[in-house]
Amino acid sequence: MMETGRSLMDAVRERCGRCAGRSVSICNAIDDNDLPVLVAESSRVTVPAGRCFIEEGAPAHDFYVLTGGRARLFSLMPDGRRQIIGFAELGDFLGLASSDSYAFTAEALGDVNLCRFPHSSIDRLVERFPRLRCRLQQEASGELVKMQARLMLLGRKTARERLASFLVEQAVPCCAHGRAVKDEHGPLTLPLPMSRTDIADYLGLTIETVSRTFGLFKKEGLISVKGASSVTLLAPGTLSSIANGIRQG
Amino acid sequence: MMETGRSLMDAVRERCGRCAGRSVSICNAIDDNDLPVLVAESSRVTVPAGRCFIEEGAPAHDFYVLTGGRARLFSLMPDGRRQIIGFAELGDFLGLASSDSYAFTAEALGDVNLCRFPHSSIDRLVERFPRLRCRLQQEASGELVKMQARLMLLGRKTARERLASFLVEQAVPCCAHGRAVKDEHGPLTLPLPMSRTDIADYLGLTIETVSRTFGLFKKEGLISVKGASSVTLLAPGTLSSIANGIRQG
DNA sequence: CGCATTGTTGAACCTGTTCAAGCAGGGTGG
DNA sequence: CCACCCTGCTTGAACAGGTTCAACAATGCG
Repeated sequence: MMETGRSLMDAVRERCGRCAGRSVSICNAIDDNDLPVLVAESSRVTVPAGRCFIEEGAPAHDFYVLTGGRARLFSLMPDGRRQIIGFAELGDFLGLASSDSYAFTAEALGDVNLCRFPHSSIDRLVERFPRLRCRLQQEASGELVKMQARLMLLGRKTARERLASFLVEQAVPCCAHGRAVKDEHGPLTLPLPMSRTDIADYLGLTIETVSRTFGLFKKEGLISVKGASSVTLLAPGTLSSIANGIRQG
Repeated sequence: MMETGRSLMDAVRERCGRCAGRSVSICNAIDDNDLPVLVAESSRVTVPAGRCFIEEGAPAHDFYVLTGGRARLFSLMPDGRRQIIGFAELGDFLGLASSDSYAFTAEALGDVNLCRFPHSSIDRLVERFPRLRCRLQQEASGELVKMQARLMLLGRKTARERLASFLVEQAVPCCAHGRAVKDEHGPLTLPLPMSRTDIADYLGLTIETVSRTFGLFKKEGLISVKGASSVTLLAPGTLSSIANGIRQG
């Protein structure tokens, strides 16, 4: 049972390390010796690869913290068109938006570990740990900013710009989590646990366009690809320029 | 000075009326006899049509409540491409996302009235009115849900679906605010204070496509247009079906 | 009324899609 | 161990929705 609390704290710590400086106070939202309270309120969930643990439209009873693995969040149109809202990772909060029903489906990319909190317990927790409220707010706030950037991406960016944006976006947390091989402005290798279809549905493109654009980047010496689930950014700076529409090729 | 507090409360009341039931408790976040506190912390701002009152990238000192008029929120790419994030209206909260700098520019559509709160005062207010925190959270939460719908719109919907979505979206608050002429599932007239360019930049299209799609809807008897800034939805149900991808034409 | 601005319409064009075929990798079974 | 197949990825060619460019109409304002 102690495991539950531990893994949540680990997630929070990891997350704090990632956004250096700013989030330090967030760590203090919950003190280590308060962990038993957390443990009492939450339950640990393990979800096998490919399984959905949140379903769009279902009544939103619970709130999750992702403590291991990654998940895709998406919604569907009646004819099957899919838009991926985001990829959740270590430390991410799911089901924040406290509406009556979930606004998206969440599906495990690989095996996923979660801490589940009933919505009812949130109020108790927040009362017990007032700083948690700030944390939740900050989380929502950060999510909003990201969303705004994604509106620009989907509404106005070209395929090249979208894929470049995606790659640099993936690079940031990877660096912080130590998943990527970093080399100070030099090449930077990162895993892509999601399929081409996922990337396409995330970027509002088709798999073919994603594949072709990968091909172009490769030919231009901006990236190199190993086995479709690992990319090396050979020129992160250039990619970043492309992502922001500063440079086009 | 009392005006400031009054207008904010009016905005909050209006807003509550709009989302019947659910938001009643939000009204109670601030009691009428607590208004002087609010007044002390806020300042009233009037912005003439076309003027920016929040600038993307500028340090985010303040937080606003829109108490009159409407505004467009957008961000720009270096080459001038514009994505409209949303249209703010009566009761909307701006600058919620508490990052160091604003993530978007806000520009008055017509003349706009605002209540401005320095970020520093928020903490004081929240301490004084604990329910305000819930309100802020709910606001952010609702914004997130809307954003997710907009990702689907920009990433996967066709031009027809986008414009239909836009029209039904505009219809909802218009009904509640009494700006629209409603007739129970019948025709529904609403003003469009924004230009075609705004609509295009909101929907990730061009003015030409917007114009043409308006033309199609008109020809199909779904809407009728008076002077480009007023539309009547002749078949709201059909438009809603189109918006959700259930029906295509 | 005349000018400027905004919106509409038409035609050529292009980016990204669709459809279709080929390829690579990885696991299975003979 | 290798042929086989299955799935996911890549590549090619035709297509189409939406853009771009350009001309024209409508609106609105001095």
